[in-house]
Amino acid sequence: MGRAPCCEKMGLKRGPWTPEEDQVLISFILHHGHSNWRALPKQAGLLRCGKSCRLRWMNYLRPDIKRGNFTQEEEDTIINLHQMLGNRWSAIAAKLPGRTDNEIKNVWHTHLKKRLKDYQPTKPRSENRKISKSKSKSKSKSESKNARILGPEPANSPNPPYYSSYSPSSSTSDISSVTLMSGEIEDNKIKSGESIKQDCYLLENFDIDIDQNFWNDTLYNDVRNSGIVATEPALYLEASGFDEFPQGFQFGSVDTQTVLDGYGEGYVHETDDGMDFWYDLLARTGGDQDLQGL
DNA sequence: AAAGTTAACAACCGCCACAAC
DNA sequence: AGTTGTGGCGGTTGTTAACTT
Repeated sequence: MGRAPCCEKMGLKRGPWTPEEDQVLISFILHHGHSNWRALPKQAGLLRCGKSCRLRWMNYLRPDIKRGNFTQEEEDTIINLHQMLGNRWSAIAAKLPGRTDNEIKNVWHTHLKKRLKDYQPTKPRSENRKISKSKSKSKSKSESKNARILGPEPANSPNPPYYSSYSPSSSTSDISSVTLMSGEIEDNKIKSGESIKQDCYLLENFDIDIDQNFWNDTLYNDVRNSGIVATEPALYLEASGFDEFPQGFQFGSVDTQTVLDGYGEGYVHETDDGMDFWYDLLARTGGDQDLQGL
């Protein structure tokens, strides 16, 4: 694949755009569109490379861009989405109309990352989770279905301590059914147990009593290979659209009451695949079979 | 007031995916 | 099937304004 020559070598201008350049670019795109960014600057009479024009338009000049300070709600949304998606700024931006990936990335690095870093998880989970968007347990199944993880990535928490109660002893678990039902997930991109480690870290730091059996081989491998970042029972519950954790359900060694106590407020972890995965977990771990028909 | 530091954000770079040929 | 051109993405840098000493 040939690389486009850099702007400087072509004698093109770099650096900040002038108002005049902006006006030329806006005017040209409004009249002619931008079907070919590479050809655009020449046609518009701009001494810029196509890439620079595209960036300027996409990040700054587009009429549908919302400029100005981020609202608290937007910031919370970014934090939540970043927990789910990692540094996938374009995917996050897609959920925030009018905001660009570049802007979100900047806000993350200058504000939100620091805010999270300063935050110490010493309170019970239900209080601490208020940092995230307040949950909506009434979320319908169809709404959950519409939400989707496009591809997993270890979540944000910087170098969480590794909760070492689980170390997989084998990788022989049959994950084919999980892989199939997670067809929208891109080729099992989880390459490490980072997200699981992080959730273990959360469990540990919020005094949830999880014993060594919580992460059995099957569960570990299912989660790992499904591409789903959420690894906590309550998250699957909410992603599945259920209002309550089914009584009598045993998730590993964790019973219903423990989950309710520990995750009372919960928080939304929207995954399309979470629902199917929930059904699968119910079947595999001996949960309430009746729920599978819901 | 000047110098140094930090925060904010625009812009660039290099890589990748994918469509077109 | 292989090659090429292009758009898009995420990481990083550069610039400048704001703040602190």
